[in-house]
Amino acid sequence: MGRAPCCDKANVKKGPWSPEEDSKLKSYIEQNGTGGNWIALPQKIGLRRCGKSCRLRWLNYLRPNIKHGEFSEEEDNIICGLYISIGSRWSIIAAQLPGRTDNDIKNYWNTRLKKKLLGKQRKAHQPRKAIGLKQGMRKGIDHHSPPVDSNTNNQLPYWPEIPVLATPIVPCSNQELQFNDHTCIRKLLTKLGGEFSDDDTPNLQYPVNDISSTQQSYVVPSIEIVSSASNDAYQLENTTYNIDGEGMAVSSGYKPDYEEMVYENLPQRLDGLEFLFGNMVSHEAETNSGKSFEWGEMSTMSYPPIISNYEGL
DNA sequence: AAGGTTTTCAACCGCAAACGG
DNA sequence: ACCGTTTGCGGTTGAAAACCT
Repeated sequence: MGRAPCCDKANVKKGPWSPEEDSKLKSYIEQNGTGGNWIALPQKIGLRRCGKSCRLRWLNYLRPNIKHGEFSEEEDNIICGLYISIGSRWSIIAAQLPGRTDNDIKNYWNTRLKKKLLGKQRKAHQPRKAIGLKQGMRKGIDHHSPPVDSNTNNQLPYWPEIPVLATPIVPCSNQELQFNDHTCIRKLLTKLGGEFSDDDTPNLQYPVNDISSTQQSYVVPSIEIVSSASNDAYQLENTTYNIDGEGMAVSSGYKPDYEEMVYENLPQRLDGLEFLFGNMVSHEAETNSGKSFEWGEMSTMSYPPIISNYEGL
């Protein structure tokens, strides 16, 4: 016995949305809201679409203040930092980037940011054309562009339900560690899709004990991420991220006591990036004393400095 | 210019969590 | 507590655009 389908597959339209469908959905929701039932919504407004499809279309494109187009360096840094800490939990990452959707961020990570970190993206490392413009032309999305602040040309904020970082990520000076263990770096880059032979180590493109003056670093002193949907709360303790076009580095000064809590309660997906954090834990003494930690032995597997706070629920 | 390849991203799929009776 | 329904999420797919040869 399979699960009942969410809609009559034979009677729903699939594929790209037409401008007519978009305007129907948009005007209805703007006037009446979703009615608390996406499944019933398409029937109400005479759309031959699955409720899930309507929801996705609204959330990703029709909703006000969706930001399309190029990601800024700061956004890159936030995405990378959070990915390192919590893995591919795109909805949580998206919550830190007003105007960006989880789908957008996921696509951006998979197609571009990952490659950027690997340092093997197209030479130009630029979109072939302005992405937003291109997509707008292709799909007619620009008709639904969010309101724009006429002074700044920026979109107006509209994320009332989205949780925000308790502590913003702030730039800081950095004299801390890098990924200075080749094995670890290899694993990361392999995970990200790189291929290596035993001989190619010298060609790897990542910073090793060398931070260029142009590199920016960010420290997350104590971030609390609260997912409104699940009431999950995560805390990232004093984690510093250094990310530029060629690679990234992480340092962490979390407290040893958290390890047990993390082990017991951590629900998030790490997507195979656990290895990144094993040494953070095993070398906690160094990190707590403010020294760079070594990425030597990988004997202790643990989890990143994130706290899942279920106790208060 | 044409054809092939790569890249991008909107949309779909299926699973798990949340919700409500 | 149970069960059916709905929602939310992340992975994957495929069409179209961009790029390469």
